[in-house]
Amino acid sequence: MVIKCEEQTEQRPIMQLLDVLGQRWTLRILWELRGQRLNFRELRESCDNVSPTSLNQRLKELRSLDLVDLNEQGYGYTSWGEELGERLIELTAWSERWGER
Amino acid sequence: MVIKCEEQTEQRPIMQLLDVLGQRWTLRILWELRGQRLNFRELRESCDNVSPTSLNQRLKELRSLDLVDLNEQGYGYTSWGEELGERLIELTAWSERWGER
DNA sequence: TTATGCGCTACAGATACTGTAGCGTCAAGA
DNA sequence: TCTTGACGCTACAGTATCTGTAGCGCATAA
Repeated sequence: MVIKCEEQTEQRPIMQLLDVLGQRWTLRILWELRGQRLNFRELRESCDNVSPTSLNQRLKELRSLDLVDLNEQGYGYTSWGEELGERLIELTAWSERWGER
Repeated sequence: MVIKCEEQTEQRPIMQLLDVLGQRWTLRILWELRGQRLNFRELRESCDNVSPTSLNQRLKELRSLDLVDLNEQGYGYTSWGEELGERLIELTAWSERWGER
């Protein structure tokens, strides 16, 4: 029998974040939403026609984590999502250099 | 009718990067390797005992993309991986603020 | 010759994703 | 009052991917 005396449930935010970002399509969805709002169907098309099932599942998660929201203009970043999106833009720039390797 | 005058096969590095980072465990593996080298079994344990099949598949991809390598000290960052790892560390700091939402 | 540790593989069962069809709702037009 | 079209989203069967366990092949050391 193992006595666990660790810090509560090891639910550090970074783990929660890596979990959701590490699922298929999540990063891509966030990337496609940089600087624009898209409705469900537009977003689906821009993500290589990901299945609506998967898209909706990811959007639910992103909305529950307060990274994405939906209004009359479609899906887009919340203010938290905006901050994450900026990092994806930086990553895009970095990837261009890396792509020359 | 839309005339496409885009750059060749849309194989931008960012897409390749998002593809691999968006697979399960890839981000976590990179995160666990920040600042240390780990051998296969240690890495596996630190990633909640991910199956060796998946771990090996991801490591193959990361090695082929020149982000991770293997030497006598185990798996660790290449110099490209180091740059990506720094971004993960920044993301960790950001996530702490986000976690307070 | 055994023992230990290493990276890694095999394989069956479980889980997640895909592709297609279409539902329910609403708003505009005839 | 009926269509028509656009919207977010769901159902579901087929397929791809991941999991968990066992253990291989190799090397080094006792």
